[in-house]
Amino acid sequence: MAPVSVFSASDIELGFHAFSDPLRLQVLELLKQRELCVCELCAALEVPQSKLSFHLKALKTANLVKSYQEGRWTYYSLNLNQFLRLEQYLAEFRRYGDIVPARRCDDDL
Amino acid sequence: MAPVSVFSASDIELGFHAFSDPLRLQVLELLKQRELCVCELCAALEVPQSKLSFHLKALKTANLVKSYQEGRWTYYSLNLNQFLRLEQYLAEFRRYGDIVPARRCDDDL
DNA sequence: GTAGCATATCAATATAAATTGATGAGTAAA
DNA sequence: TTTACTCATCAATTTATATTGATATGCTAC
Repeated sequence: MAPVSVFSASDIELGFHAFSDPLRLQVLELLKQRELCVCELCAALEVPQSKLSFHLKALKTANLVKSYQEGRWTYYSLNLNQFLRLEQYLAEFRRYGDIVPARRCDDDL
Repeated sequence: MAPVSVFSASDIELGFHAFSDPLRLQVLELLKQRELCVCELCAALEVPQSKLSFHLKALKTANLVKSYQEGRWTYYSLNLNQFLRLEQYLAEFRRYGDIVPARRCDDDL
């Protein structure tokens, strides 16, 4: 099996999984503009708080967002480093340049 | 809600979802090197054919791979355009540069 | 034609992820 | 020091995805 360069598979998987849900995408879009607390996100997206909390946890686990608490509020923001890592993972595929055609599958070695 | 630039949400979602599975990642890694037919992938990954077929379909639906048939064989290869699209989607987030701190959530407008 | 191979699809099941409503922990204002 | 508020977590349920084994389709060599 081909070695997977510097990326840990599960790390990448987690990251992309976090991107594969409409609500989580909306959250990320909102955080693009600026840091927001949970109650602001909740209001903007019109979803129950426990639902949002679930998805924020997914984003956090995937390292796509960071958060800190201040008084009663918890503020979330993008962790752009991780965005860059995923971007680089994708970019690696293109570095190989054009597609090498298959050897006919029944050819000898 | 913030407009989502030129990307259709479901398109992006599908693409990232396809990336969020270990077997699909392995398939992509193998196709990085060159075009392969299903039976080659099957042998390399040591998975049942119907399982592989299921995941190839997911990759195809997400536009990450293309395929063509030749005789009895079906050859798969990366669709690098779609990789680029996903990369660009991620890159957009970083274009905003540094994180704007939150307004205190209980401040007046 | 018929036999064998490559692949896709299907129905049944198993597994994983998301949703809901309720509860609990921490904070701070009254 | 009680009350209200923000948020995370939990158990129960629903929904979505993946896996399996079997079967169907289409191609080709015989």
